[in-house]
Amino acid sequence: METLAADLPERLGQTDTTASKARLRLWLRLLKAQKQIEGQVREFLRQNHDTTLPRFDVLAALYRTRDGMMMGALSGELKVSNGNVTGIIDRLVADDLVERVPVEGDRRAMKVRLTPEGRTTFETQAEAHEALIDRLLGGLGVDEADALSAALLAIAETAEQSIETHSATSRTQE
Amino acid sequence: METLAADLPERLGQTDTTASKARLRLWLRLLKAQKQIEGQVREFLRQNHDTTLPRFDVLAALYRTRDGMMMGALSGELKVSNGNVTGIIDRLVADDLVERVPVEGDRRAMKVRLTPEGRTTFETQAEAHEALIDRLLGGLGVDEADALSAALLAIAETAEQSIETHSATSRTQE
DNA sequence: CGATTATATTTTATACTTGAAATTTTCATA
DNA sequence: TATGAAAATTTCAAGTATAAAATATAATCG
Repeated sequence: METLAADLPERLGQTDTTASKARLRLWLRLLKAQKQIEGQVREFLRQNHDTTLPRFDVLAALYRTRDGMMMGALSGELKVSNGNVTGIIDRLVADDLVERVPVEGDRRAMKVRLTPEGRTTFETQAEAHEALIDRLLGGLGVDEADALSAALLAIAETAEQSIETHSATSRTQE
Repeated sequence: METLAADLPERLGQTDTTASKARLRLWLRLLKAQKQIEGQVREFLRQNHDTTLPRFDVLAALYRTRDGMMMGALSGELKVSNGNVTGIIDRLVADDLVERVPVEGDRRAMKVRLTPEGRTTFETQAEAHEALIDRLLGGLGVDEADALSAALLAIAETAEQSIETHSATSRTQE
């Protein structure tokens, strides 16, 4: 898993410098660590709280607002597609954890917010979730965790910006 | 997304120390960076190569073997469920990129391996993929990338080991 | 040998995910 | 005030993902 495309024959590796390999390795390690942790969080939520990660993520986002969020804002916050959020909300509504409320002044829009039951349910789950993460990352001190957080934030921002950069250069050479 | 459970009311935060918050923040940043990069890889594969990330991952794993892998090994390598791999392989076989071959001496088992077309297809994709990652992580030098890689490897290993640790202690809880 | 257990894979049911199309409503503006 | 563009959401088709059940074969052991 560590190597992936890194061990392609030389003739193919036109971008294949030491730096390129180091970056590819970093991406694969990032992916591996994320999958490892996410898998355990998923299993924990399923076995101990009879729920799923996407559901938990939605509850977490709604918990941070007092009077609900519009569907579009929720979709943007979680970085998932509109239709995806619709389906998850449908199921949370069926379980009485979330309710849809019309937005006055815009009949296209819908706000969603936690029910009281949804609030208490999430609070229980969130406490257990934080303890789990604390255990999974237990070996890290505050300074180390903060340093890594900063580095990952920079990576995310670089990757995000490289969208426009690339679509700009592919359209017109500036 | 940065805060999630970190801003729960104090009364709920029994594990809520500075370290716990730092670790939770690290996890959320890790997730964000991963999603950011993965989203771009996915879009790139779809638009430029008419394929998907799971398909690419399977081809990558098979490319590293000469005479194919058994389904179970593939599933283990990619850390996805058996049934999931079955479905992806079905589609790759339909596209003539992969072929199933019986395993002599064990009629339960099936090996899968790249067809010649699968090999060349993957080589093209892999070269472009490496260049994309290089661009997405472009801001990083070799030393920085290597340092982060090492830290992420340690995190993945810690999280992996904490499975057994917990099942031992969970007896005393509750 | 025959019964049980273990292994390898597929099938099934359900949920998640995306991109694109469809629907409904709002907004700009001519 | 028409009307066409834009926006918010849902619907849709296809693919991805899981856990659990089913199937088929192999291995073990009495």
